[in-house]
Amino acid sequence: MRIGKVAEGAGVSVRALRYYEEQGLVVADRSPSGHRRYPESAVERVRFIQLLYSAGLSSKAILQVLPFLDTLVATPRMTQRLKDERDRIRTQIDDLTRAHDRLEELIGLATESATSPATCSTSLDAAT
Amino acid sequence: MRIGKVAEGAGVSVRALRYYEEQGLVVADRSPSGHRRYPESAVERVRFIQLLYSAGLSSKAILQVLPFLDTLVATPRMTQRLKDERDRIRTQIDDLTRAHDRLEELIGLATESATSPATCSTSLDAAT
DNA sequence: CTTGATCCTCACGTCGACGTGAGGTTTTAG
DNA sequence: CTAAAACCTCACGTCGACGTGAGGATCAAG
Repeated sequence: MRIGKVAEGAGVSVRALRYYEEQGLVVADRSPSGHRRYPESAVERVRFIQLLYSAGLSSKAILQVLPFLDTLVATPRMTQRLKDERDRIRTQIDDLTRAHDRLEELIGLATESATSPATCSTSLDAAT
Repeated sequence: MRIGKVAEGAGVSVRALRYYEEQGLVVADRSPSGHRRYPESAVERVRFIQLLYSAGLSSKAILQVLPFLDTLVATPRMTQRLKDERDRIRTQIDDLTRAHDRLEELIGLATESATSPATCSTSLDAAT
């Protein structure tokens, strides 16, 4: 598989794939002329990498958990890494949920003051 | 209130507060000598700003929803902004949840292969 | 008055995941 | 054979939320 097809299949840019290789996240062998050749499995792998990136993991963090995907053998260090990242994601979800709820609350106030304009007609009564 | 106390109270750096002011997120009047003076309410305001930052909003996005906190009057544009950000946060929570579940799955595999070492006993089991 | 803590304004440094040419080779379709 | 499309390797640019001095003024306490 050539780089363009992998990029298309995984929904990332060609540049991104080269960057991933530079970071050691994907390996590609080369054609005699120097063009990268990927196995079909690369698409799924890249999608997983994207998932982790979008979850806020850094290249280095991803690099430390990816070997597990290949070997399915986890060192204690790797397992710990997985758990750490999971916990980090958990707390981030909690943060986001709080922000979400706060925004909902504000949206409620906004639409309320929009639908019942009578209460805010005179001055600032709906304040605080 | 002086900047140091606000920083301490809100759990951010002094530099961050100056940056927020530069971005128009907080206003502070000045003492005759030029030192910033904040109202007590600044602490809560900064906490809210932090909440939005941690939810992935940019300074510009925050700047567009903050006026609502002050006036409690939402223009349609502002309300839409609030809803857009809420939706963005929702999808981000979904992404994170997917990543979280995927990691859980992997952790399951990892601890499983660790608790039943019979299958991989001979070669690399206690590695590192 | 003095000293240490706190404050001020520039203004450059950082870090990470790519974007974006520049300049050149290779592959593919006709 | 030719032209377009796809690929290659440098290597600098980006963006945002601050960190980090430099160099100096101000404040609170003794």
